[in-house]
Amino acid sequence: MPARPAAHRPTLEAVAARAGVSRATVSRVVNGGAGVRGPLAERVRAAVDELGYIPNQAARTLVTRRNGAIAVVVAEPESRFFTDPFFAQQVRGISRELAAHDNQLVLLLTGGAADHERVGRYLTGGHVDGALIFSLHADDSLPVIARNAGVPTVIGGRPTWPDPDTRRRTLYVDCDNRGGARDAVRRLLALGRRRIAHIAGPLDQPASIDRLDGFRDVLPDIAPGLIAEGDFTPEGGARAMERLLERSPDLDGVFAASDVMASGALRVLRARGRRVPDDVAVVGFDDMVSVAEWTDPPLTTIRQDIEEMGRLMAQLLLHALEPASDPDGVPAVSSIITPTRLVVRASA
Amino acid sequence: MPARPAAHRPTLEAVAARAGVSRATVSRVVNGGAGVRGPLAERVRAAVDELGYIPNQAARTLVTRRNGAIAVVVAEPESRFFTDPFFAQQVRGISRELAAHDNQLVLLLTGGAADHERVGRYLTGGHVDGALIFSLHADDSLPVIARNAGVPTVIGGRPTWPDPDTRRRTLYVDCDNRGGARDAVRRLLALGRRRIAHIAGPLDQPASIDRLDGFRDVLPDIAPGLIAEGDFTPEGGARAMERLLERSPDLDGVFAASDVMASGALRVLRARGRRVPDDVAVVGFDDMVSVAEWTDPPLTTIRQDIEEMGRLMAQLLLHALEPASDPDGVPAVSSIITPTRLVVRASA
DNA sequence: ATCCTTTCAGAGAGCGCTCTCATGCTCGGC
DNA sequence: GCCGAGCATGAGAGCGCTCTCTGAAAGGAT
Repeated sequence: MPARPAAHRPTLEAVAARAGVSRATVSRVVNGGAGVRGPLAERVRAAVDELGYIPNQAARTLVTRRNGAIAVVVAEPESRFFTDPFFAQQVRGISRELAAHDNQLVLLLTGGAADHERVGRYLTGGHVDGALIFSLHADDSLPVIARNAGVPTVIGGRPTWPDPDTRRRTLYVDCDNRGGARDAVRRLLALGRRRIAHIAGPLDQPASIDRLDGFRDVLPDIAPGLIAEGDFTPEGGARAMERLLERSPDLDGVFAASDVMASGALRVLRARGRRVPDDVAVVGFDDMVSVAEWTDPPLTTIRQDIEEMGRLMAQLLLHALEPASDPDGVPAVSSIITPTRLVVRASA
Repeated sequence: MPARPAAHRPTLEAVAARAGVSRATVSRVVNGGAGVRGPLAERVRAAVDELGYIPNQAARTLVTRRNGAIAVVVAEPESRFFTDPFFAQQVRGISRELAAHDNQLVLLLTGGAADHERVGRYLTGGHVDGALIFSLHADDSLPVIARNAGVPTVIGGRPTWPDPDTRRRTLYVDCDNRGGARDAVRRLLALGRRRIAHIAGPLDQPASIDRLDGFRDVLPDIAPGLIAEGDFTPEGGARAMERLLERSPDLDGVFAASDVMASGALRVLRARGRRVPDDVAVVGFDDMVSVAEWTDPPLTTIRQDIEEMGRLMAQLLLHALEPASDPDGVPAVSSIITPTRLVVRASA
């Protein structure tokens, strides 16, 4: 890999020569100018402008051990990532927060085990200062890889590792899935529904489990026939709805673990001639604006502020990265659980 | 910005000491091992494994001036980027190709002028070896920024600069928008349609212009009332369709410049009681699987292989980056125009 | 005036790696 | 058996930057 022809960019040295000062002084000015007297700093700044000087990141990183880049690792194939508005919103929140602190976002999608290896190499390679990991399934090795690579990490969603100590030391941001699910079911009960079914997400993901647990908190004696597992896609939601109708034709309420699945369920209910909410009331989860507001009828759902969660993840990570501004030497950051809220529209 | 506590990773030096060779030899082995005798190389490899040595990217970049990362710059706000499946497919193609060559993808979204500045800084900062730029609107400054930053660039879609010399030296990948549009209109003509309207994309984008030009190639005397400008969103397509129906209630064919807009148009046609394709035949553009196959009725459209175009963009850029394997000193790469194809489904 | 403190600027040592160049070795040909 | 060709290895000079350490100058107190 031969070096490319030098782009011939001016270096610190050149600026220093031009301004008639030392490299150190230029460096100070470029990095905020603390401790450099006004006029001198001015002269340096002029030289920087004249030469069009731009710091070389690699050189900087080499000594500071900071990249100014954060990896966003999504454990889903591209197809899901780009299809599901959930990711879009979360990435938007992250991207905002990172940009505000002049950090770059490096997107890593890892669909299968082969990709995991590549992602692991990348994290280990020290290209990024930290990682935000998403959409973990059970036993996912990514966080462990990140930990071994010494890359500070914040996880989106509650992690599931059995070891309580590991768990305690892992930063994550999640919403109150269980509480939200309880609210959803209570809404259906309040509407007088008595045969309430649940379309769960993939049960290897903590969010799905927590929502199912919330459902069971309110309806502990639910028949297993009233629970069907989906996969967070509209088609999965539709299939689950079909199974439920087959097994329990008399159901009068459905709590779907995501708006996207609820949209599929609505389609099936309509096709089967059930009126929503008259015959069957439906509550979703997420309050994904692009979905919940546009279904027919508009979806009653549990709102979680996904974009905000993304922002919080980024914020948490950036805090954790800060060289302990705390006197104790340990920055005071901890995992965050965000609240949920029932949003009533037409479907329940 | 004080240095973080040294992660204490083993360095080349350490490996060299362990294997009892020089740094240079270890470097050679790590980078492919050319010119190192078998047994020695083996010893080095063993030392690497024992110490868990991983090369420091920053140090490498500092000397090679290569960082193994490519920026994908999308001149659209996040909302559009994550909503429009077009980008998803293109990014997928790019991501595949880059991953295959061990290059990282750095995603840069730039919604407004303020972001442009940040992106410019990033490109100029030398974080990436090259850039793929997308979704350019007229007079967009991004390619100029990239050029000034000395960052090799490939553009998605035909660029529009007036200066022919600049244009000639710019690499891009585009599909045969004009030819595809002609095919679309000819299909409608072949079905016996005589009042054919066009829903154009935003006319500050070359793709929209080319498709409109193709439309006019076949129907040079089209009334201006039969052309409405959309914005590549379903809502935009719907609004354009409404305008068209108002102005020309007797239209019997529509060529929409994208499937996404066509889906909006179909909704409006249905709402207005027009049967598709009986009363009004509709042809889209893109053959976006997730859209065209799921509309009601499924959409007849012009297929362009978006993912492949993404792949080609990445390939072109990687070639351009290669240190002139050509004897002439200039790698033989040039812009690419991919073909389009009519895909007949039910809507026309 | 003297001394001490404080502030500002420069010198210089790396950060970890690659790559050129010099060196020493092996080996084939005469 | 000698010489030069050819190849494997080592030595060392940077790449461009940050940061500590030191020295000089400036200010205040005595």
